[in-house]
Amino acid sequence: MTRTGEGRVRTLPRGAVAWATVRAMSEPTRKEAVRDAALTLFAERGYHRTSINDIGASLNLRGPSLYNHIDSKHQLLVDIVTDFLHLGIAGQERILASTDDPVEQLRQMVDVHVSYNAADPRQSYVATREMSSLGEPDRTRVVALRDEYEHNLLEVLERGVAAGVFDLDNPQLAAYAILAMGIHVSAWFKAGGPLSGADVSREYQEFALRLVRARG
Amino acid sequence: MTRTGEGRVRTLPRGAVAWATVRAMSEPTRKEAVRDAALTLFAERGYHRTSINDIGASLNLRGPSLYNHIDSKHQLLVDIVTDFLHLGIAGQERILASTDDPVEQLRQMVDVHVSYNAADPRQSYVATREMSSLGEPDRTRVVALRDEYEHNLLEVLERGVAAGVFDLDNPQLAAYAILAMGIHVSAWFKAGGPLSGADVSREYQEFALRLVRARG
DNA sequence: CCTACCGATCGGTAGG
DNA sequence: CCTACCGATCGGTAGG
Repeated sequence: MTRTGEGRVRTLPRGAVAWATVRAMSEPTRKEAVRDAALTLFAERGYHRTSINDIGASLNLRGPSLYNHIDSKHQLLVDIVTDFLHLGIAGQERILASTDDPVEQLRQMVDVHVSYNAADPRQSYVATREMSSLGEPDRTRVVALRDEYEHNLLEVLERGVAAGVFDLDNPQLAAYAILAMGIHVSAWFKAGGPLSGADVSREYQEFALRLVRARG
Repeated sequence: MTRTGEGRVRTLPRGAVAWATVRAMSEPTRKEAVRDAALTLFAERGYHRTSINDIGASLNLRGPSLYNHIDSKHQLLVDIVTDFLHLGIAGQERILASTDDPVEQLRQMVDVHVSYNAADPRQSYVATREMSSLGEPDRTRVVALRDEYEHNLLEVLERGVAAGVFDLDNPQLAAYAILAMGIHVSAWFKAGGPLSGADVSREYQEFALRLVRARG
């Protein structure tokens, strides 16, 4: 419980961050706390069903107070989705720089793909579901990032086919299938369940290698 | 172009059904035309960004006029999603009744799954994306239907493993992966493109058989 | 099937 | 960081 200036008493909603704690921190940290609260709500009920007042309430604040830390509700969504895609692309680039073997590249790329969809299902869920909620020009920018991410996997598959280690009639379809597998993990994965993110990743790597009929 | 009572002239939006034609038909057909217009808009911009006025405008009607044909905007979404899931389950049941061979059941189930996601990407897209937009008790009912659909595939995989024709450590994960592949088709498939729905289905059947390492 | 309108909700601003 | 409030949007109803 915290006490407001007016002397009114409010109780913190379940799972909420104590703003009194956050307030003691630097502005970037506060901004991050707001973004995290928004992400949770966007994932639970969707961007359009989440109001500024909802986000504030989950931090024990009033809605308008959030504007000390954010530019707009829309920008909150843009940042969430953009950061998520940048993270994925950075992971892919690290892999591509670390080995030339298409089999190993595929294995590690599926690992990154699944792990980062399982590590924080909220981000993955919001990024894929709320793309149509983005206004221009942000939507175009985000789609370009997603295309880049997809293209990086496709190129691995195409190089594997050219090298004779993968057997695929249509690498584009295989890329879609493998991407879909990983994205979908965010729809059911719960941390603390019977399977860890690493368990799921290992199994999905096997699925992907079978799907492309990797040699060896 | 049609002329209203006021003498105001309106032009039909691109791709819209001519309501003058629809109006000559029976009430169930009119209701179907409204549902189809709603489905197109829900798929394009999402349920919450589509207003009753938008749906009306796409049929060259005013928003309130729709209430002669529908109960509520929410019921429109419920019907779209429910019908789609019933269609899929019916397809699965036909397959399960037609053969006992798990390999053949899997092949046909993937065919139904992919074909019906490709045949009308709008339905598939809306059904998966707008589940959180459903209110209770409809949401619970729809989730139960989706679980039934998923369970039917899982059972095929489990029977195949028991019969020794599939090789899987975790059939549940394989079921998720195969379902994800098909659902995702609605995110990129366009009728009239280089690949037909049947082409995609054939390729995805192969992917699924590889993924479970089907014998034979 | 239309116009007029109600009540509710929402993002964001003013001002302290 | 808060209260008060503006302007816009929306689902749905009344009444013809």
